[in-house]
Amino acid sequence: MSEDLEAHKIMAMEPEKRDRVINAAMKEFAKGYKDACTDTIVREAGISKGLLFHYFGTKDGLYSFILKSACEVIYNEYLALIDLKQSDIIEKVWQMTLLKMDLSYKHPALFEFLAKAYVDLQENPNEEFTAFFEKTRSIAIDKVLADIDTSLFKDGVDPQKAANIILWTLSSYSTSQINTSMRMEDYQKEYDRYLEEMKDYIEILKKAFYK
Amino acid sequence: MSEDLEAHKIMAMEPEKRDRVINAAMKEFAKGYKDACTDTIVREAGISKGLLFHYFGTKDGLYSFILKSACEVIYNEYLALIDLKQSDIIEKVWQMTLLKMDLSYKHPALFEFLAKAYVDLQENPNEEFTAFFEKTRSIAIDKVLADIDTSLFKDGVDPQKAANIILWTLSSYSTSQINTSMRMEDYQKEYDRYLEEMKDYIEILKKAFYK
Amino acid sequence: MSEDLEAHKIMAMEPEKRDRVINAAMKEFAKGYKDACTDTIVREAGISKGLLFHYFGTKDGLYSFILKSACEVIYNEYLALIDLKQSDIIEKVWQMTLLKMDLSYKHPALFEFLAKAYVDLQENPNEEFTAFFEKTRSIAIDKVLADIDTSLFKDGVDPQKAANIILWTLSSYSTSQINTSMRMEDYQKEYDRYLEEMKDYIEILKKAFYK
Amino acid sequence: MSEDLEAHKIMAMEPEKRDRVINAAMKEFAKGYKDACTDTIVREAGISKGLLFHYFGTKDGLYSFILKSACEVIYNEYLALIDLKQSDIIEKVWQMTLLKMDLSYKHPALFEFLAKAYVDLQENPNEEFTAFFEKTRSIAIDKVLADIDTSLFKDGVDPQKAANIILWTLSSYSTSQINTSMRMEDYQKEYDRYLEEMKDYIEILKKAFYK
DNA sequence: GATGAATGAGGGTTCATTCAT
DNA sequence: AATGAATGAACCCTCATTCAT
Repeated sequence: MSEDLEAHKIMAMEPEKRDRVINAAMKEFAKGYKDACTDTIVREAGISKGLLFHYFGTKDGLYSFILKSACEVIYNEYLALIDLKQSDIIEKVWQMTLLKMDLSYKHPALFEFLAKAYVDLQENPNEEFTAFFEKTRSIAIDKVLADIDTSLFKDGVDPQKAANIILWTLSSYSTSQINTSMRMEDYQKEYDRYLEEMKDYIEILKKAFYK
Repeated sequence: MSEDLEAHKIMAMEPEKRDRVINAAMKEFAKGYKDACTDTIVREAGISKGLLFHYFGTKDGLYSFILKSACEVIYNEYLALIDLKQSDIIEKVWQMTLLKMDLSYKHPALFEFLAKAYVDLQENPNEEFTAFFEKTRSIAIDKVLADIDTSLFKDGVDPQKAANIILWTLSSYSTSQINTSMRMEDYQKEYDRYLEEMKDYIEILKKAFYK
Repeated sequence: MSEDLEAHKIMAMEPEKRDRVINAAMKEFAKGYKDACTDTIVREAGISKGLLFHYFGTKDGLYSFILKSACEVIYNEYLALIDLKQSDIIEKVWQMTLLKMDLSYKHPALFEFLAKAYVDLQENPNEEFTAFFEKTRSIAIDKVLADIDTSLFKDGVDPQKAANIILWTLSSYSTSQINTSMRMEDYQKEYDRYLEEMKDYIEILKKAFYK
Repeated sequence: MSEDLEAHKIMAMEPEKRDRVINAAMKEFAKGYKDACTDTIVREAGISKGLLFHYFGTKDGLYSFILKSACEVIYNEYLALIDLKQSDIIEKVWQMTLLKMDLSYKHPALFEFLAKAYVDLQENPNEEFTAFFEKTRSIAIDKVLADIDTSLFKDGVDPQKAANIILWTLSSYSTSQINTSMRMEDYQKEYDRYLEEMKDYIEILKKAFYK
């Protein structure tokens, strides 16, 4: 792969500088591939245009690298932390939601970037990236549905569909809250209200689907 | 507002030509504001570049107009058709889903355009458009929640939150089905399976939240 | 062919402007494809950068067009004027040399451009252009050798090889003279000396190879 | 001259390394000055970018040096080997052709480089290089024409012009053969055919101009 | 109203050259 | 001496917008 020709260069980068580039690029690529401007990235990362291309070759090469980085972060700091022994799916999804919130605090542009990347992928199919997403998605699903205790569900409830409703509810709620003005001063207060309300939903779902 | 300077011009347009522009532009803007190319729009609409700018002033002006048109369509062909007397919220949401499917058949690019417009709005905040979206959204919510018969819900279930779960479930399911290969030959079959499965979810939700 | 998509645009150009572009581009491309700079071309042609690309699409499209134009000029203003009935090959070559000089006066960059194009072709093979060159070359050779009166040659002289020596001599002499400081003031004087000396060579060749 | 500032540095280079640079650079500059890329040169020579510029100052400085080297090679391994005592010019030119073929075998890029350098010179006149070429050329001509036995020529033949025809014929023939597919497997066969045909031309020229 | 030629700022990419180590 | 990271000017190309006809 041509990307690999650059890979060792990237790895040899001063880590602090590399992180600046990754952050700036992820934030910019969250606009979508075409709308992202390399000028903005280098300005924000505090490096010259030439250097960016020295390391990453092309805009595409940079994008690839950022996407791979994002996938790695998802894997190492999210999927790997899921408690496989938790057999109560609502509890598991709840814990995953908390992990996700932590992660989105540490990497503010991560999920937005990945969401846009997913959309870009529909429009510009790319085998390698499709594989990435598919792998990540199937790992995620496997982990979520691994060793679920279906006996917790009320009789007559399709566990698969109920699980979907649970997942959709929590992720829709999260999305609906993203646009709330998360200003720093009242972040903690907002965050607490957010958790509180999510717990309410958890309770409703439990009452609805569990024995 | 500068848009208004153009407004009467647009209204003076030959309606058939205006519709061609609206359709072409909506389809193109479904790519997102920046990725949309005015050349493609004029080519598809069969008018000259000069004329487009004669009527709409700027790309932005065209975008504004298309967004307003989309909102009007949503209002006239969706929100206005909601049966306000239906007090069973699940039934109402179900009927709304059917309306939405009809609409998305009549205006293939409409929802995609609005989804992209909503995202663009996050990135390039614009008072006027935010107001549009907010107004449309609040009207929608008002209509959905108007005269809901809360007595249908089991005791102890927050009707507002349950309504949200219902809405989120149906819209998440819809979204999850978009990428399914909707090839023309098996469209009808797919469509039937789609309705069938959605009915399953309706049943689950009813059992979960209704007495 | 994609070039043809642009072709009608180019034909619709204001002829006087098109000629300015052709001249500027031919002169610039005489440096070789890569060394030619579109900025220089547009500056010299007195048009904007955008317009150049409006008409020709890409640097490559412009190059293609210029190459085709050059081939047409060669065909119409050189090959087509060769006197096929002239059976004395030395006389024919002599007349061709005069035609070439006229042409190189009317299109100063033409031969230099074609020479560089030929070299570029070796390095970046291109089927279409190779065909062009081959066709032009074979037409030229056919015309030169058509109806040659071999009885003019001394016995024992291979007419084909002798013809080559004649062609090579005249074209080498021409090339050797190109670098002479053809300043405008003494152009006529230089030109006369040039013709005179070339006639000397003609005489030598006649004495050498003819009965 | 600024080049001289670097000259002693270059001389201080490890000879084996210098030769690697010369070979790599000559091969690369055979593409023409602008098309040559210093990155390729340092990669092929196995030295760092910094070192190249440490020794040669600028791309131009490197080019100068390579050009001088090439001229030296031409002088030492070509011009110096011409047999001055050979008074039969056709024989002398024939021997020179053989020397040239040997040299082009030992230094594959040499003549191609010099040919491109000569063309570059037309476009970017440079006193120093022009002087180089002129000096080399005049030495070559002096050597060729030194002590020519004009009594070999038929009466009435201008020996100078006849010599030119002889030179032009052999060099044009060589050039015309360059593009022939010199694949390795049939190199020897091609080479023999080449010599054979060249001898034919020699015979023709002798018959034409010699008593 | 209607056209499309014309413009130029902006974006991705290359590459000679410099400089800290 | 030796390295290669770092820079920025220059290049090709796109596209919203204007304007003469």
